Amino acid sequence: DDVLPFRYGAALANEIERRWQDRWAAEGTYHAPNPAGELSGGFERLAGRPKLYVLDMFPYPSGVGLHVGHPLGYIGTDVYARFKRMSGHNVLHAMGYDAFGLPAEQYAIQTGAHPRVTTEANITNMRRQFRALGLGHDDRRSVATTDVAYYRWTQWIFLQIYHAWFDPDAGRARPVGELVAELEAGSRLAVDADHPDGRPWPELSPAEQRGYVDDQRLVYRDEAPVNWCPALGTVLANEEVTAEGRSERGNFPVYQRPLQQWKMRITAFAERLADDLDLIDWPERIKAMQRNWIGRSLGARVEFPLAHDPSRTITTFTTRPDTLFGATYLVLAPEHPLVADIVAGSWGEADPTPWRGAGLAGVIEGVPATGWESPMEAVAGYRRYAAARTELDRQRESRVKTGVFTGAYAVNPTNGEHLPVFIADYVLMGYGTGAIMAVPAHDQRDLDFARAFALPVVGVVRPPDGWFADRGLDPDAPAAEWPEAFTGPGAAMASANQGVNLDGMATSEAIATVTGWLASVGAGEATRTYRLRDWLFSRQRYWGEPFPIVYDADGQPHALPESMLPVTLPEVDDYTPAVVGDDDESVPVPPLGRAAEWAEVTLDLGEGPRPYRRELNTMPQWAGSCWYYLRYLDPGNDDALVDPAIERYWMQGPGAEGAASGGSGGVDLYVGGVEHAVLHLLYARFWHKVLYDLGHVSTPEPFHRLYNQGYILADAFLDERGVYVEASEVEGDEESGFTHQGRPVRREQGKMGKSLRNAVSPDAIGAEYGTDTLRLYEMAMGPLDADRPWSGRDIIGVHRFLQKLWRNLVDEATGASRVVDVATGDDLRTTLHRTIAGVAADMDGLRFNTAVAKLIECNNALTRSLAAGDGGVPREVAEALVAMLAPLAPHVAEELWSRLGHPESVVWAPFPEADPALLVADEVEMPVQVAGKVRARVTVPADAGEAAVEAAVRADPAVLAALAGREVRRVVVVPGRLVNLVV
RNA sequence: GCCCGGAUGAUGGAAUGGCAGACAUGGUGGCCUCAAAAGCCACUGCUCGAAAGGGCGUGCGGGUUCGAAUCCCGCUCCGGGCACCA
Repeated sequence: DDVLPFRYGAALANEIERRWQDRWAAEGTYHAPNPAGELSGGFERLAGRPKLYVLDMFPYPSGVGLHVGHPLGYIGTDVYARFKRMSGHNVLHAMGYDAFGLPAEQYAIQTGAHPRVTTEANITNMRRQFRALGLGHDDRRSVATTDVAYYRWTQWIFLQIYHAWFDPDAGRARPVGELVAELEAGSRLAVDADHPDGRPWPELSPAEQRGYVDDQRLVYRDEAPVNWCPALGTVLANEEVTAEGRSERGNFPVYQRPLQQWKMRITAFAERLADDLDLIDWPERIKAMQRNWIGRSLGARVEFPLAHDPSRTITTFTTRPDTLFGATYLVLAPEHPLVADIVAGSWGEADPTPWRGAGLAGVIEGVPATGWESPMEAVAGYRRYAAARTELDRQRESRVKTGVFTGAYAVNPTNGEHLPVFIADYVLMGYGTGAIMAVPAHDQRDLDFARAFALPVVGVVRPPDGWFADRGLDPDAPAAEWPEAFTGPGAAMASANQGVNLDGMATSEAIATVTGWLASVGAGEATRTYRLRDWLFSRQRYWGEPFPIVYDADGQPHALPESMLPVTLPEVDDYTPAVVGDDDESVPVPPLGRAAEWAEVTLDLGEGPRPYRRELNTMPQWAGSCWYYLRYLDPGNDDALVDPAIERYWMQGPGAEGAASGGSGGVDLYVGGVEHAVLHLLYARFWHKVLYDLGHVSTPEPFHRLYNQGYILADAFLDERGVYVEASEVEGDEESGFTHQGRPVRREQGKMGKSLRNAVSPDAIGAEYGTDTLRLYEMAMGPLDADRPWSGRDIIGVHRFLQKLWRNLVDEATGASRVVDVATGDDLRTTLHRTIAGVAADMDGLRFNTAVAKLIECNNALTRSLAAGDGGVPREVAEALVAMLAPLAPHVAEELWSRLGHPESVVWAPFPEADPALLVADEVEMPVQVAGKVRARVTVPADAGEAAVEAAVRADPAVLAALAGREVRRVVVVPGRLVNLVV
């Protein structure tokens, strides 16, 4: 480099990069103006442009900093944002920090350092790394969820949700004040008038009125079994617990414990959260995951009167009401509230011993070989057994069916048959009604249970003949002999009574018919149910948003008025969460309980100064990430979470991507990892819908288009013990074998990160090649949505490209420009304009890898043209190449742009436009296939008709040779592409 | 078990009904150099052949089509999601 002072190497690249980063910061190059308010400076200049909101899933500011896998999506959105800005959009692109959460708190527990101190240090470091990557964020809009000025509005939104209820008639959230007004006016009754306990509003006591309203709120307190994670010292939402019953973060065991916790009524929005997926442009797999998680299923509620007390019924949910005539028993979830009421005093003489729990003698301690002595004991014993089992136990023993008989019978409403009522843990309290009608002939789980408990199997849907044949059965074999349940659709049979006859009907028709009959006799109705549960919203941790809630002397919660926001997080001397043993039934006290002076306050909430105790739980980390995309729009607003005019401008229109293509509005492009499919992305949609219903935002969905970037993978190495060793210290190669400190290690590939000890720092790559090379490499290595392995070997390729392009434009010895003001040669000009068209289309479609390839090809064409002695580099080619490079490698592009004589930044330069006349050639070379194989090429005028092409082909000597005298049976001419002669 | 992806040279990948392997890495040879690095040039799917040229080739087996990596049917393997959800 000392011989060639202007060669584009690491030293020069780093100097250029630092210089331009300083200038961008000084000039506010990436500031996107708002239509109003304090950030509106410069808006008039851009007022005619369409808006574009490009968003990244913001990071948690981790202490170890970024590795090269982290910024893949950030670079992708940056390239896209820059391209769209050059293509005439007003582009909003900002970055914030999701800074509440466990790691800073764990670090604080270990070291005593305040989480705020470490968090701010980490944010500073991350900002430095983002700046060093050349990401063009509007840094005036950067927010951290831990900023008091930010979480004040998180608390404000909480209050909005708290003060709202879901009106099922309107299908939307409304202010609780409107509910109270309707109740007081008498236009709405406190409870269903048909209900035996139904009473009009004025007859309720103040406490009852309050209790009723609290039960309607979208935020409510619930005493129910929750996911308690002792290792984390907190409860967790269902979305944060894995299928194995462990915490999503840290993989610690999770136990079910009844605790009183705050919840959000996300289930009220299940229907809209599922339906509105059709409005948005998201990857099908993410939509599928959300649909699956919401778990809508259509069916019917069916009421079974108790045999000994027909005035009371067991309510079941089924998706197959057409099989009702085949129900032979009922099952309640063990914790179903009705169980205690219906359990019989003693066994019936004929009750088989398995019904009494004999089969559990070896499984549960203290069960006699002939089962429990009475239904009471059986139910109590089985409930204890079921409650003690973890998710993991259930998985391990999976399909083995257990349960006991309650001694009670219910009546099948179709035929009056008395059906024994069991409790069994294969029925879950949290789904449907927590009770099922069992139809063993047509449900495999019910059949397994029926076989274990000697219950009858009655077929009421006739399988097709092939079903019998496949199983070697006689087509007349009764259901009791079937080896498995028939769960498919078929013709109903043995399903008639005096009121309804399903026999012969197809399943769908039978479902509709029997559901109508059930409704007509008051024994049921069509309904739908969801797998989704309400969102458990409180955490027993320190580093989160405090609730704007206090409790009075009676323990009643009160929401604080807006004027008392923010409720700031107090100082504590110990951040350790409550340590409670796995079997300890005591209620854990969160760390905020140690801030006694903060917790005990005297406030005037309208009834004069009184003592209150603050809520000691904090909000989950998802709270702050539910709405940050709104705060970017208007980050300094102290009067509202976002100014409505600014919100409409960025979220609604006149952007091309949002409003035009589906009607959902929202962020035009949201890029992030797939791991938030049912966490952040579901919670944020829920909050957004509440805010929409209450009139605080103007679009029904927050994110119009979602895109999942892939992960960067890297080689990881394990020693003999199976422990990961530092990948950067491993020596050797595939053939000679890999070693670490002299000992052999084994290679595997995994997601780059701290845990696999295979992280590669962007700082190191930047120092070795420059940031532009790193950016370009990450974009060139494959499609943005694909996982791809990091290769230290391949990165040199894009570095060479930048070097070659630089060398074509700048004399490496003198620094003089090699650009001349001459007309571009025809061939080069055609190549250039095809490149422009291709690169623009690729960037628009986020296909940055092929865009880079096209730029390399174009530069190679320029190199060849120079080698052929074409004088200097025509200005047209140089300017277009630099402008096209600018979104990908902005620093070197700025430097070259400036050396081309432009005092203004290339960031705001228009993207080159292709001359359409140059995209169509005068002549085309068409391959000629004979019998499907390419045998010749003919060159014809581009506008030649089929007949002219055919004539040229038939006259071509190579074609004649390939035909070897064979007769041409058919000629296929694809104009401009290819000719196929069929022989 | 159900649902969703994926499989192309030594490697990352390109081509989404029309010339398979763009572009890049790696490799081989050459130029330059005292030498090395860098750079430049050429070649680089497999195979038969001295060459000209031929044959084969996009996980496997079928099909549709003048024509299939691409569409359809049936498999195999890999990855992801869900899973006693009535």
